[in-house]
Amino acid sequence: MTATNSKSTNKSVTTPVTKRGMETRQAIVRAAEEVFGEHGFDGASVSEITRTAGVAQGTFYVYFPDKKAVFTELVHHLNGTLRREIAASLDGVMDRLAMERLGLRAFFESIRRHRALYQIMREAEFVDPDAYAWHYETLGAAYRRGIEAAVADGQLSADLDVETAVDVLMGAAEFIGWKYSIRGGGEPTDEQYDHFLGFFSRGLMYQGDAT
Amino acid sequence: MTATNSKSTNKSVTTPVTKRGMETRQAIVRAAEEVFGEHGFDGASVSEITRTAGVAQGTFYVYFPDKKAVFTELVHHLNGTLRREIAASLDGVMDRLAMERLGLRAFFESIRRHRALYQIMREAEFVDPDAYAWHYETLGAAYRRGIEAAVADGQLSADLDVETAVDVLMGAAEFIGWKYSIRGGGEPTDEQYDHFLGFFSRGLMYQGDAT
DNA sequence: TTAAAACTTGACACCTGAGTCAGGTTTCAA
DNA sequence: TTGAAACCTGACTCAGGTGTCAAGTTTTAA
Repeated sequence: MTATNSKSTNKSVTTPVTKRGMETRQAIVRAAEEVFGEHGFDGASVSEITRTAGVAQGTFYVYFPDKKAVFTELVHHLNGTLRREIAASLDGVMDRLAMERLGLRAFFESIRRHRALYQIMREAEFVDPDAYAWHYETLGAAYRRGIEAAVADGQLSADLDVETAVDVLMGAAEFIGWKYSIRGGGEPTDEQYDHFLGFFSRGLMYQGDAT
Repeated sequence: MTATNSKSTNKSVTTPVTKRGMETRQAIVRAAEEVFGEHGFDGASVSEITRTAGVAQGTFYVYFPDKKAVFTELVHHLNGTLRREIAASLDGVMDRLAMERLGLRAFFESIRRHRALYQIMREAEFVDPDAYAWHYETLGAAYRRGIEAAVADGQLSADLDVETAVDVLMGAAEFIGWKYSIRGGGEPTDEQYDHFLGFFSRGLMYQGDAT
């Protein structure tokens, strides 16, 4: 008998133990990313996923209880990838404003590079709302730690409401990311980064120097 | 013969000309709002929509070429409702910060009151991406006019990049709206409005008075 | 009053896709 | 070498959904 996971229902799903099995499972996950990214959750059929992966229909159900399960796994996958890539871009930088700029840039690049995965995560709002919420909760928690550290060493005002700051920053990044990286297909110019950062740092009511 | 719309394909779809026909069409639209809101686009069946509306299956196809068409109509419907309700809340107010507060509040109330419609518009990202983009473009354009007016009469800095401001404000509002009104089911407290507005007006780098 | 226009019906033809299962193949340890 | 564990197969079942259509009912207007 192979290892068996029972996840609430007792559908018999196995975890691969050999290299061969692991590769097959991987192939299915990768194919699912591609097919979901192309057709969306309902537009994608398990048969197209397995055809793309080069395995038979039934093999899918050896490793996953149903179509939704791979989908959810891909949401978790994106979450890890995104956090890893953003964290890497911030490595060794201490200035908070510089970190915002680098993080924003890494975020945009990441969702462009993993466009299919990012779309899957967005669609999770309707396919698996808990996974969707979890994504923003974990991402927000990481962001919050960064902001809190900056408050702690005096770079940001102690008056700042950290939760609100995170919500605004994350919400704005998502919207701008959708607009430029997903809808537009390009990336913001350096000038636009200046505008974003300017807004984040000074806000709306700033009375600047008239030139 | 009744009036016939041909929309790219020449599927014969009619526009009601009598009061009776208009009421039937309305009943279908309202039922669609309810059923889509409950089950999402793919989870909703035309037969459940017509059952809810109290008409026969075939009647649906008298007024709409397919399931997607009602869905798109509902996105347009939300757009109008949202803009109307936000605009109404701003009537006669001239102070920009006050307008932001009132607009934000009207927005949150609106998506809570029309929750199903709002969810439909969000799902349009995957069902009808053009309708989704159109929604944010028109909403953004209206927002932009408000910001520009405030810049014009000196309430906001001439240095402000208006497009960025709109993107940030709208993105943040969407995220916060999702978090509180949709996910959380409640509404932000007065204190939270203060935090939001504080962030919008002063930004991240404000060095406030330590108390 | 009456016939044409407008509207409505619901059974049904047709299709698609998720998930199953009994049986086959490959791998590996002893 | 061999048999048991792991892995893989793909035809098939079954539920359900879309869009159609020929025939009925109601309304309108002359």
